[in-house]
Amino acid sequence: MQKEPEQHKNNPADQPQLSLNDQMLRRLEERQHLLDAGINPYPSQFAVTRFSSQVFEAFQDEVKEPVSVAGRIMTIRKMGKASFFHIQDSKGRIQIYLKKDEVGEATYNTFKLLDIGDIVGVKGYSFKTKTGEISVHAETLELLTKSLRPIPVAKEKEVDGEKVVFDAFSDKELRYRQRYVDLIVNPEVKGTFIKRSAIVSFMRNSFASRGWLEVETPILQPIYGGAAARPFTTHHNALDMQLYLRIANELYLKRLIVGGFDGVFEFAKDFRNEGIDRFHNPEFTQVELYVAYKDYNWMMQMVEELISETAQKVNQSEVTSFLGNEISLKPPFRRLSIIDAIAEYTGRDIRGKSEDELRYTAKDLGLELDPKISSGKIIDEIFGEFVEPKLIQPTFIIDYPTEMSPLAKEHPSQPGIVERFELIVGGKEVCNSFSELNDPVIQRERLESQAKLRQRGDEEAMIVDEDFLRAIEYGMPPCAGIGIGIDRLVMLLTGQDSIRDVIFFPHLKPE
RNA sequence: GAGAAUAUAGCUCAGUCGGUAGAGCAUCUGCCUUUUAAGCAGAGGGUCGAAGGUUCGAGUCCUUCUAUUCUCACCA
Repeated sequence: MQKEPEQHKNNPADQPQLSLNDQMLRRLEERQHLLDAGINPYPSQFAVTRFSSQVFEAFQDEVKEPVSVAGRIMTIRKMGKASFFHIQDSKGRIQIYLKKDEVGEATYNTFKLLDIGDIVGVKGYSFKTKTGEISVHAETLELLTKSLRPIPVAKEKEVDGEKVVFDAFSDKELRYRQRYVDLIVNPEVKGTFIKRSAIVSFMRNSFASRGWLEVETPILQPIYGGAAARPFTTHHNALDMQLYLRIANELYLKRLIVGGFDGVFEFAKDFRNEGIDRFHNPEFTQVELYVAYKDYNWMMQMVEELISETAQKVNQSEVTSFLGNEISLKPPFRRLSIIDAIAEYTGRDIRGKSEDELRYTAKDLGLELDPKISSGKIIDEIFGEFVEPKLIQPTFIIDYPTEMSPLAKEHPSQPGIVERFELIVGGKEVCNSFSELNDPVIQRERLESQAKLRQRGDEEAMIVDEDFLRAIEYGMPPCAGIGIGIDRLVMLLTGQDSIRDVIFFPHLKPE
């Protein structure tokens, strides 16, 4: 028997219909005219010899360098029997000069049918116009792709050396929904994503060059773990079983450390079924790294150097602007225990305090707490409310309560405290790291107490993963692990204030 | 989850006290062979986010809904 498909909000049959406006109808007609005239509006290839930027770089006065360029028409200025237009390729824009006398009547007439948004190939030679703009004098012009939808036209003008954009394509919803248009029309958007790619490449190369292995671990997991978050669930039909999209890959990477690798890392898409705002997207990227025989102190030094080097590499500077603050990424970053941080920013010494005393302190500070939460969470609440937002310059907050960190190793000299740090920049967490707990007996106790929290209704508490426990029962060497939020790191290094501006296709509700 | 704001032409935006829908750019027609927010003359283009309601009459007032943005809450 066929099951009736469940009706969801995003039933694909409910997609908006193609609606034709006058401009689209006209472009469709032009496409047909071109076909009727024997001109293929979608040829297969074009021999490009130069990017726009290369034409500028190679330009010499009095030298007519032959070039072949291609790109999307962004502006057109027709002046009867001669025309100027700009095309945009992956490197920028270049002006083309087209003269009827030289390209012939047929080509010039074809040109007159072209629209802003069409993609063309031009062969010709470089020259400089009367007004001094390096341009391409066209000898041939070929339509490479007919565009059927009008792109938003933003006009630019230079005023006192500064570029002023008129009527910019600025509707955020449209920009996110139609990122392809955003990328065409707002060139700085491309810059952010090029930088994102450079950041990831640099980090990947940096890890690989130290001999660590880039690996891939399951996204579909029968038991999720490694973080405290609610998961997305899905279903495998053939196995008829529930699966979860990973919230972290920590437990799998540690299995690989058990297996004998000294260092493993994965740039991982993780999925958390939680709220969406400018710091949270339901799917986000995190690089997790585990290195055997190291501890969290080593990791702190590694990551501050890494972030500083990455900044130098992509920005040529250790200073960046983030959420309205100028931030220096010059190491070493300040190190402050969570207890000391709370003392510094609230004036309360919570060292060695009982749960009731902590609850009193929190209440005294004006915090309203869920009566179910215990010491570790209370400390976390106080920290999150009164300290974290004030940590603008990079700060390692270290030595967290054990209760908040079920996968971290206990501090040898401080009971109730684990060897853990978070890196806070601009008031936001960028990294989370600890010396990994490798005593299988204690790890089991910790996970079982998580399971109890879960039974009490904490949906984010972890699940006992027997296979993970089995793995570390074979023996996992001492090990330091870290998760670095790539989206937030990119925000930090590109000065973007919203995660949506560093993710090509941020999650939006269906149109 | 709560609050606020926004939604009008392809894009960016006006639209007053409720009285027949406006501009710039884009598009179309004509002129223009070094322009660059090209220019000049003319034209077309709208289910005013959706559904109800009030009214002789609603882009405008009311209700509900939808989406987005911002703030707050949540987010190891």
